[in-house]
Amino acid sequence: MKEILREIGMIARALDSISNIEFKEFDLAKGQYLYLVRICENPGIIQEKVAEMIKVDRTTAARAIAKLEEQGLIYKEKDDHNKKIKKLFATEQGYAIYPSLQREGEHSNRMALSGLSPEEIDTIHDLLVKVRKNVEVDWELVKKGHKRKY
Amino acid sequence: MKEILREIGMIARALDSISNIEFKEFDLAKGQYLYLVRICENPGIIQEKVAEMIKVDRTTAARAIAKLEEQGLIYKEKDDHNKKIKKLFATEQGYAIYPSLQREGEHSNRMALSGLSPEEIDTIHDLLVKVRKNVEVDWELVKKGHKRKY
DNA sequence: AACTTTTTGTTGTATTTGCAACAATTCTGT
DNA sequence: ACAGAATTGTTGCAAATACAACAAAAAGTT
Repeated sequence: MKEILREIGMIARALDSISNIEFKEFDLAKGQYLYLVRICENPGIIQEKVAEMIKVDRTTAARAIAKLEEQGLIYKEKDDHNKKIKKLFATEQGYAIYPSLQREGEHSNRMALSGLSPEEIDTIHDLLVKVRKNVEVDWELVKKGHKRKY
Repeated sequence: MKEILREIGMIARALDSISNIEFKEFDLAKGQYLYLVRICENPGIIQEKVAEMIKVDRTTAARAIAKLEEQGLIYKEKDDHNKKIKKLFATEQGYAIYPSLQREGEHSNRMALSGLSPEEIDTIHDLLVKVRKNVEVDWELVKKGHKRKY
């Protein structure tokens, strides 16, 4: 059987490692760029949803976001109709570094895809979306304590 | 531009998360399964190479492997011709749980690929290998302190 | 309306992760 | 043969990560 998991794991760890090293320039700690980008792109999103998007533990997201707040890159806002949630927004400072994060991401993307034809890029993208959708079903189940059978 | 990085990141974190939860059954801590599998499959491999295969920091690999040794799942062996290196081998105990790790991996693989045709599976596999090869070049450069320009 | 379950957020604690810095070999170029 | 570079391994430290357990609000059920 074709082992695609390992390839994906290697790619993900390598890219994450590169990003973390490069973003220290902006005083972003390991992983923080992930959260900041999502909040910039989804103003008003809540913590729980950010964790789901990134596929990371809720408490990890909570702490990463708390740190972004301390650093003045995002802020939390209470909701009038729902006392439980806190909506997240990037501050001016947060938006100020966002373009740099984008640029790095695009560069990594281009680098990763070099040598692939435009058709191949479309193909891998579409297939990855399918795989991601498959995987997120199981992730949410297992995270909620369900056991997979095999 | 097609954002394949994010898809890959999501997939990788979700799968890793699932594996870590499931492998607690075997008293394997976060990430340990990665190292054990590689050592089982490559008897005599050295630490440095394991880190490169997995795309993880050398010191992280060092500690994960040290822990596997403490747990009696692998052992280190000195080399006669090279005093610097230590060759790694799985113990009987290590090999004993290897099949379970394989089974889990295969199940995750099948789950992730469900809904894809055999041709699509071949395609995504080949494309991922290309991407991984692109990425590992930059990873090794950045890890050695080189700056990427963009 | 009362009860149960789900959602959302937090904190305590243990562990992994990785950068910096070091040491000891081995390899390379002259 | 030797000096400098690269490889391999280790430890100190700071930080991210995530499981457990809790609390409070909201949504769903009878």
